[in-house]
Amino acid sequence: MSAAEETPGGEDIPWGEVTPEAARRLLVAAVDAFAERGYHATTTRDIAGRAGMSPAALYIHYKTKEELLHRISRIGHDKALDILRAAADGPGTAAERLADAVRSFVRWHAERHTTARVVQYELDALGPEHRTEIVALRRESEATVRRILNEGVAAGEFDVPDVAGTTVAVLSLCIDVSRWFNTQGRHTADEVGALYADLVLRMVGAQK
Amino acid sequence: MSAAEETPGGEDIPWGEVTPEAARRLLVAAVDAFAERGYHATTTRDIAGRAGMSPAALYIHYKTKEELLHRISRIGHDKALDILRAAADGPGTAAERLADAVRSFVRWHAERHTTARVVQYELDALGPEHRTEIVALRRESEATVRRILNEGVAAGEFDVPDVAGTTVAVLSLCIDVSRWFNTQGRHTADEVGALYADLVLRMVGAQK
DNA sequence: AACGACGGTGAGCAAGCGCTTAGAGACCGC
DNA sequence: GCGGTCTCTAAGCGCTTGCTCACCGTCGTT
Repeated sequence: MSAAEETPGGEDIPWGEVTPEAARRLLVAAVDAFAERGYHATTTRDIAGRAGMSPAALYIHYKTKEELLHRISRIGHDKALDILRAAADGPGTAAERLADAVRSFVRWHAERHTTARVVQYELDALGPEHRTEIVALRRESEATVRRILNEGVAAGEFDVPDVAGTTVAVLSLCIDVSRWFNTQGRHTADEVGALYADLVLRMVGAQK
Repeated sequence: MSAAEETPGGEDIPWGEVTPEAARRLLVAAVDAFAERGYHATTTRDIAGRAGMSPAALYIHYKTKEELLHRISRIGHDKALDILRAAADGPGTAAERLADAVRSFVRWHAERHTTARVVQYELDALGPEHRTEIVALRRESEATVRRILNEGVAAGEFDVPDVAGTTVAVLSLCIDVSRWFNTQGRHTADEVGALYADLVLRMVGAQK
């Protein structure tokens, strides 16, 4: 799926799959700018400036400003979906897998909240065909969470009157972390992940 | 506080407090446009056009485009805070008041999701001093919800290890309804309100 | 040494932006 | 009937936007 570059040690480097280096620098600059001011309020001059380049340099590596957003959005959604699937397909009871999914998904939205903010909240700035492509990935994420809930209900682990509605609520809760999370805030990313995993288990009525 | 116009029957008219009528038409047009494309992607020509007026007409009633956003944001936040306070100060146990708060707060975010989307997600587009004013109102909302949680814990109704964190989660969950809710969707605003009230009661460990 | 390929720049174009200004028409008290 | 006020428009100003183009330095290859 998404082939993020990894060091021999296994530690993964964000945006490692974007080459050459100048293209990556531009993309990282764009993520920062989009997260800070939003796609439409960000100028191509701002992006190029943050990357230490002239405005024209952007167009050597990307056809349009929208293509930059699409690349960010695509890679981010792939990563998010990987995280959910890894947890869903992992070992353990439905409750354990749900807690794992929420914990890692939330941790990603907190640690990488700059990226996540762009990925989750700038969807409408994409062009129509790129938008449909990304919406399809989001439906996959939703299906993955719903699958865990259904399995938990079937196994008698969960008490969930409305699986579809609860799926939306769980994902919404996790995604919105990227909006309010602040590195200087009260909680660390790990703490929020643990708190949210607990809250979600309560939402589905999993006895602990 | 916020003095929304009401008919003799008591039914409240959205934006009834905005006069004259041309100013209200412009404001409603702005809400629609901001919700659809975002503040920065919306042009003053678009707003005026939707209101059936020339671009210049906007500046008779509002000094700048940002002032329009501020008026929308201010009125919306006042309304949201009213809703939370009405529930928090109402009769009943902490659990009943929390369920009431979530139900009505969510219903507002679903029914008026166009308005709510602008109010909740275009905060960063405000100028610095308007932003601080609005942030203060949001802190009030947070304090109101936290108060209910604290009272529930004190009364032994709730089991909440992390009141501050759970407060953020509850508000985040409710607010994000305005992002995904769709009038053509699976659920009505009432249904989402009821579902979310139930989910939140589970989150705080209220025995039913 | 000469070469093309590649990645970069400085200058600038056409279009669209927020906002202003001069003036037109409708309505008011007198 | 007339001046004053209020609401609105047509035109357009100054500036910024996304993006292009002619050109240039630095390579590895011959």
